[in-house]
Amino acid sequence: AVCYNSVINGFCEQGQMQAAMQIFQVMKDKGCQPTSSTFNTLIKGYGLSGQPLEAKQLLNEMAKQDNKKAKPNVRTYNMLLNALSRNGNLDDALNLIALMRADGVNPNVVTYNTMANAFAKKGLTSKAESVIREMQSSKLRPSEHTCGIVINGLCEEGDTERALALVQRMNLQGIPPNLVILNTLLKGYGRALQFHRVEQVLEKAKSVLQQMLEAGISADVTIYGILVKGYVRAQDPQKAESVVQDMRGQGLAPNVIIYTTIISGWCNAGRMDDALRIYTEMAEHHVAPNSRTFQTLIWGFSEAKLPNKAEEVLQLMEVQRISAK
RNA sequence: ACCCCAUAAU
Repeated sequence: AVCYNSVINGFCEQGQMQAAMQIFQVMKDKGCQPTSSTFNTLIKGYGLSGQPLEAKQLLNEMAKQDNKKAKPNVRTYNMLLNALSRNGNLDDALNLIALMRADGVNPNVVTYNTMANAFAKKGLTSKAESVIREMQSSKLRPSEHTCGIVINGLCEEGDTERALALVQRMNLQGIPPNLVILNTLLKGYGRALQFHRVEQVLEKAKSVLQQMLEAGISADVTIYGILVKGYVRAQDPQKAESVVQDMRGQGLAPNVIIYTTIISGWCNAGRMDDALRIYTEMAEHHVAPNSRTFQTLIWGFSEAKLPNKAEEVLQLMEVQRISAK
């Protein structure tokens, strides 16, 4: 079952729900009982591909059958909550809380975080805050994720002052900001055009990464992507490239997103020769560009008043059979 | 480490 679950999960993350459901069928045909994780993964998949109704349907299916290993658990509800609120149905999402309680499943920190995030993303800050208060009154302690959600909400509103204040408060309570939180701040300052602060926060982010590595916690590609983006935001593509060197030193290979981020950095600087240099570098490392990579290049060339070059890229896309949307 | 929440590319 574990093997089937990972295969299913793979398809779900690619948005290939029909394939995922096929495997699900095969596993049942072969007499292999699905577990809660199987259903959970599928629910997540439907959420990601914008099919909340199918996700709900799966919960019903779980409730109907009486395999003890495939009962809905907290994660099931959390994922469904996420799927529903992501796809616009907040009311359904809220009803789910009552449903889960009736089913004898208690909301946990993730449940509240998911709800608070749903509200915050809709700009309903006060609702998000009341969710957090509710969480505290159920004797659950807000986690780093909770803080991240609130900080993100504040930054989106342009209130970088309160966001920073919250980070400092966490610090006083012995919770130093992690890279995600620092990047959230970076983003906030970037959009508020406070570049002097961007620099400061970047320095901090680098030292956090350093500490992580020293503590034997390995960084992943995403973490480096965050740093790369930080430098691009600080209009320093040179430094962004040096981050790539660092990650190679850790035995990690940059992905499309990272290359595209750096390309966008050079495009912003009007340095199209450097943008192209990165483009060829990624080919040398066998990382395939995607439509966003090309969009970035095209944007860069038009911005640099080189429309004929932009058109060349467009043709290149056709050769590579990437649809130009 | 089979599955859940904040932050990465136009």
